[in-house]
Amino acid sequence: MTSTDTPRRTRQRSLVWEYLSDCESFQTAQDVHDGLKARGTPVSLPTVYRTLTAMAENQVVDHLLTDGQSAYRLCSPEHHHHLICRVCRRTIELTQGPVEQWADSVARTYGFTEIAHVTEISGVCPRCQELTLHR
Amino acid sequence: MTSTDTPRRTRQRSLVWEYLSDCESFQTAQDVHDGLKARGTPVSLPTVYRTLTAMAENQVVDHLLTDGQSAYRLCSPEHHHHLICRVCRRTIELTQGPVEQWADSVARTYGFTEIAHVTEISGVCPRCQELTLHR
DNA sequence: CGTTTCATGAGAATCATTATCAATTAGCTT
DNA sequence: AAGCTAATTGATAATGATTCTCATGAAACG
Repeated sequence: MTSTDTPRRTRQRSLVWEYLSDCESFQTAQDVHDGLKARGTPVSLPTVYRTLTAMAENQVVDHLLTDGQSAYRLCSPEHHHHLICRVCRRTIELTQGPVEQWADSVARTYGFTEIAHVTEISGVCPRCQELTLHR
Repeated sequence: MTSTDTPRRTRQRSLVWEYLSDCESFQTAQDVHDGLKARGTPVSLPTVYRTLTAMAENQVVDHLLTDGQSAYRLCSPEHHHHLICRVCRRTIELTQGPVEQWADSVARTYGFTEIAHVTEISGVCPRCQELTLHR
């Protein structure tokens, strides 16, 4: 029974991390891959996937399931809700809400344990509403 | 400017509908396809996909995005939240909650329109807790 | 610095979902 | 009841995201 894993500090992992730090909105693996290539510090697509998956498991990024593909975003553990514009993907973090309490009480009512919950609110942001009107 | 669509009543669509009526938990397209084949009333996979997609657009089924694939479940329009057991997939419908109001007020605050939201609460149900203990 | 082991990258493989298109059928119309 | 027409189906191929394979490269650590 020795240690199960020894995560190493590599150039690629740092690059992915740094890239996400500079992003406001959710990024797909492809986004990160393209972005890093554009910066002149390319990281292979499989490695981007591996890194993002690992970060999601370690709760370092939020994992958003959209229709076609997943997107990731650096996120502190306290923030777990987002208001997302379906047009431009701009994201606003919501730090307060009634969901936590509600989820807990509902789960307790039904005897569930190890509760987790996901709430995503989406809509069209003011900027995109204007753009739609003017074209 | 005539009518935009004329949905027809077909054997396949009825079969998919009936199949979902008999299910308690979320079903993937593959599940439905396999299940109907097992019943001796097969429906092709593309048609299952088409039907489920259409039903989701018409709000006839709830659409759940999981890691690998989507799952669907018949659902009345009023019910839009679920408590799901991560082990056995048993699902409990939640008819009341603070989320609707909260989502609206949050969206209004930020000027968003065409609001939609998704909330899924998951955990381990009592039955599966026992099973885990006893093995 | 040498060794060991984990990480990377190029490419192939997988898996869910969607597009193509000829053959079929539902819903009129007569 | 028979015919017409457009929507629907199913077999198949195509797409697109994600994962696997495996040879090469680079951390960690003595």
